Amino acid sequence: MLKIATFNINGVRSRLPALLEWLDREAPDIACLQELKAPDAAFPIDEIRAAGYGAIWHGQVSWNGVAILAKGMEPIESRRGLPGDTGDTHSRYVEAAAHGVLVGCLYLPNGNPQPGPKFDYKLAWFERLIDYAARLHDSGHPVVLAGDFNVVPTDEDIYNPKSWLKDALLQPESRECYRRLLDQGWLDSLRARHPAERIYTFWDYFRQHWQKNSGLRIDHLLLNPQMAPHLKDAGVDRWVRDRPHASDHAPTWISVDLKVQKQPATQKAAADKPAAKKAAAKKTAAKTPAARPRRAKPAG
DNA sequence: ATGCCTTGAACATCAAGA
Repeated sequence: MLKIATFNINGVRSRLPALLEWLDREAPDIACLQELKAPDAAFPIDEIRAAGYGAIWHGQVSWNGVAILAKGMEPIESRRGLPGDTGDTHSRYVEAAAHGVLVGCLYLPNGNPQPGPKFDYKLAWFERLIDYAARLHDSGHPVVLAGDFNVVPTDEDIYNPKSWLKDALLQPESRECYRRLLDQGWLDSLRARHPAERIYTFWDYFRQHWQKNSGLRIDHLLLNPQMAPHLKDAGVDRWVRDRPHASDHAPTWISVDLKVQKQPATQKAAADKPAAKKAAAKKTAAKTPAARPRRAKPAG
């Protein structure tokens, strides 16, 4: 079983004790981090290695910054930065292979205030993500696209949409982009695993929102068709948010079982005969869970 | 409409987060 997590850490240096405590206690095999808020040279690689993790990171002074950690191995970097705009200097995307999975770690722009140039940047970045994600989706590898998407997908993903109506995270344009991304065939794993539950991954620092559980679901792990059938469980490590000086996000995770189920030799031999092959294919199709995400209901 | 709270930059107050 493989545990894959995403965690907007909101400052990797100021939150290093929290990160190490979480890694020690939850031991994710792969951890995507966002909002490092540190330049490359200040990334605490020594402490992370001492905790048993290899890492790649794409830092930036003061803001943004993303990293991928892998337990007991060095992630093999396959990309840093989204294609489509060479003038974009924000560190918001990094990608690596680890433990047999291709992992895209992203920090989508917040987009506030909207309307305005920051919202335009958010939507433009989203379009680049949608374009690139299509390639990932069709890569043939098991892929997870994980991170802080800065989108509340539906009104079921926030404590009270009325308070946030003007916020960039709830705008129809933001939600439309997210839906278009899912419609490529990605599975929203948290929602798939818990179809009818309130799940939050972020609680802002204002108005005692954590204490009141006034949260938003904005950290997502999307799975392509090579990955989705292996999903076993998903959740949020809420205890991390309850610690003193916590990030405003909590780590969000899935577990997947990628082990190939070996067929008994006799069954395998039988499967080579055309008639049996056809029956086996039919059986497989019937057993495969719906990989397509359900369409979000129109808001309102 | 704005602040609330928190970080990182630089050292009093910003910019930015969501």
